[in-house]
Amino acid sequence: MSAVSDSIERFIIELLSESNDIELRRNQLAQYFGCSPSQINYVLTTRFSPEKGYLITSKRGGGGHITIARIQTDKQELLYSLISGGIGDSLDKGRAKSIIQRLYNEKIVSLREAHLLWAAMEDSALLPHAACDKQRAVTLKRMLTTLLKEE
Amino acid sequence: MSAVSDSIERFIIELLSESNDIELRRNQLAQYFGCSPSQINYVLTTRFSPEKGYLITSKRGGGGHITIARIQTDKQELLYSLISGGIGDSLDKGRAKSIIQRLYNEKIVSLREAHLLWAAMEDSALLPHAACDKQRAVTLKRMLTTLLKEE
DNA sequence: TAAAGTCAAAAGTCAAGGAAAGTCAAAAGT
DNA sequence: ACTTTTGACTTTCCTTGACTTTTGACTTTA
Repeated sequence: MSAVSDSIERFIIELLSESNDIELRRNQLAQYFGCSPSQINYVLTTRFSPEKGYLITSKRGGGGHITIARIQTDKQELLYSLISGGIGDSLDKGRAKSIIQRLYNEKIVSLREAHLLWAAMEDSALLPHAACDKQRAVTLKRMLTTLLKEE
Repeated sequence: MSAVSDSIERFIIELLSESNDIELRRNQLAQYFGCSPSQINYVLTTRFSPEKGYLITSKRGGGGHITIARIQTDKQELLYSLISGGIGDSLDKGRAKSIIQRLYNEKIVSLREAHLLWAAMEDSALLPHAACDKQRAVTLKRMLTTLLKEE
């Protein structure tokens, strides 16, 4: 069924719903889920990236730990920073998804709107061309700009 | 002799009569029907296309799966007719605008959503002008299709 | 006793391998 | 002729393990 990584992700999100930042031991968590410790890193980098609105800090050695914090952002500020620099000139599907996910998490767009944004990011919605990623970047920025203007 | 594809189709339709939205593993299903996995794709593309009123999403890799969702066609006939025929293969800016205007008038999309749709319809410097209208048609259809998915 | 050295216990990195779905064209039915 | 079916190949995502780096606690030494 659903992969172990998904369970770990849900677990962490659950913890984060209690408080804004959490601290955990990598090995302990790995043992709890019966997986290798480095899989924790995999989950963190793929699902809790800065792009998705999370900040990871950690400490090695004795008494080491990992801290995961949700980034607090002003909505306008986030939109603006995405448009002017955050997105850049080229945007692959993975990053597009992360960004849209975050806009939804931060309640900047509704679920419906997120789906609209995502639909415009699909390869099948773009030209079959090498410049696909560039196209994506331009389109997303254009769409976000309209959101910015409205409020 | 009724083809295996027909059985698979009936099977899926049966599942969809229970819930509006099902998730299945491709390999498992293929094994169940004693056919090759890629035949599942064949069935999905020939019998469960958006034009026929279905939406397919999937994930690869470990824990991967395919989800099939039935589209609500009764309540949203306008969307449906636009997607399957109304928009066609090519769409200039004027037609795009009037379609979006109509969607808003009919209260199928909010003002914000209309703006998002419109933003994705703008000409982009990156696109070769000749292909522009085709691009627009594909993108708009893609976006409307996702709206159908939600109830 | 304070600086330096040692060690084990963390976490990090990365590449290889595995698991699942996607694609496409050729073969096989009808 | 047209639809089905298959299999080889591709792409995407997940999992692991071997190796590295960092740290705090403990030990040694002047």
